[in-house]
Amino acid sequence: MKGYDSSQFEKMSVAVDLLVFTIENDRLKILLIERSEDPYANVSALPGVFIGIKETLDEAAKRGIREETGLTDIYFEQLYTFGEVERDPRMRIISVSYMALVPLEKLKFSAGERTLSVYLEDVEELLSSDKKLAFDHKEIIRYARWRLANKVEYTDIAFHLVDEYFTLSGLQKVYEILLGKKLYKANFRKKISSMTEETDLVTSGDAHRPSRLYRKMDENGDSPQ
Amino acid sequence: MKGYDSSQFEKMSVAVDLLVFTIENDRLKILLIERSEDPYANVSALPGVFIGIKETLDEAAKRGIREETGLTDIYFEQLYTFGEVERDPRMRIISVSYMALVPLEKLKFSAGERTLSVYLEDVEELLSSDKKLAFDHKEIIRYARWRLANKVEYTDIAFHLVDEYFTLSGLQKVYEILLGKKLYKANFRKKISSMTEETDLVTSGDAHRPSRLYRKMDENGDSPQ
DNA sequence: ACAATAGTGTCTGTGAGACAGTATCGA
DNA sequence: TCGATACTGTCTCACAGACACTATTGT
Repeated sequence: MKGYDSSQFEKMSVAVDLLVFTIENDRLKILLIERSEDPYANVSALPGVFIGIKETLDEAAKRGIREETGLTDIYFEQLYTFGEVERDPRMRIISVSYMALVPLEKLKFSAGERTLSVYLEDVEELLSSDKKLAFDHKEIIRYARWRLANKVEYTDIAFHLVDEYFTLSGLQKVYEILLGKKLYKANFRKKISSMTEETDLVTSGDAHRPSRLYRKMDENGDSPQ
Repeated sequence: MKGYDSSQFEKMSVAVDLLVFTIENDRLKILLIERSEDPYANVSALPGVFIGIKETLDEAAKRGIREETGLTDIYFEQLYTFGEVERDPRMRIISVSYMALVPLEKLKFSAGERTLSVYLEDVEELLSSDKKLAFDHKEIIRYARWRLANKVEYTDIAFHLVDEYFTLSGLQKVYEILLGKKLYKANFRKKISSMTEETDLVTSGDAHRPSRLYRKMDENGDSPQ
């Protein structure tokens, strides 16, 4: 191999872009910011941070999430690394994207320093509209949306979008939103029964029969070892 | 968000590490090089290249594959991006790993400039031994091995490890190697019948009944859109 | 009583798993 | 004929899909 003598290759900036998903009003939402500075001033974008020279990728992602939402313990995973040459008009920037999932109840956020506002955007609306986002961020979101729909079928990521205690109907709704189709109640319950644990709590106050609350049970194998 | 003002962050090198898998003698093999220079002189490592400032990640991967194997049209996909701070003793290097699959018949390789030798290593032996590889390359291989076993179950990647014309027994063997277990012939054939197309070619010369040759049929949806 | 949602029973079809059988080559 | 591998038929069982039914709350 010819590599590893880096002197002949210029260095470049590496950033982490964050895709923070949540569910609000039975819709999949993503956390976006409105940029206050050029390039793309006043345009919506994914939140992101540059990677510190003494910082791992995961640490940078964690820092970005904390800066944007104040949260330190939410689920996130690396999504994909984007490296088109012209994706940033200023300079060459490699973007390592991370996807985070958080139930709305935990999600708080506030505008950062170089940001006009932070808000939740409806993902399906965004992707089907012709609204422009900064950089290649719309394509990144499209990829994440696709991966989310995929992973919900063979992992337990959907649980990260509901609270610790949840109703089966609520969990089913999350699956339906991510999959983009209705599911049969009885079948869904059979399918996820091995991953859930009944508690002795129930909802109350609604004008109908109360729901039993469940919690997640064992872990699912979605990573090596 | 606080990012995107890169002046306060140092730049770093970004490399592509290549995991070229093939099957030889009914075993999963990976292409390794023996390094001729420090760090890790005389130690085995994954082939890799630094990313040129005017080069996308996919282009860099393609270039690396061509430099190492001479091949230009083999299947590859981005695997994961590794960014531990101390993974390279010299400097901060972010590694974007790419996984390539190629049938042995197509695979030719020759030692590059800063390389002592290029060879195929048995993956299972490597991972279960205490043999040391350069940098974090052994962990990268372990991750790729896990992903390969996963993806073979819900994608058609296994087809990239056989020639254009293949026998169903040969394809089944590839599945068995990737999955690490024996499969039932009849069941396997039912499962992949929708992805394969019968040809009117057969093997000959073996001391047993000839096999019909098949080819891959339609495409499987493993990417967005 | 009624509206509304929670929750269950069960039939059907599909597909994986398991195994036994038949087919066709070279030697 | 025999060894070896190719290839097929079919039983069983688990599970997804589909639908109908019962249960329990607030108003």
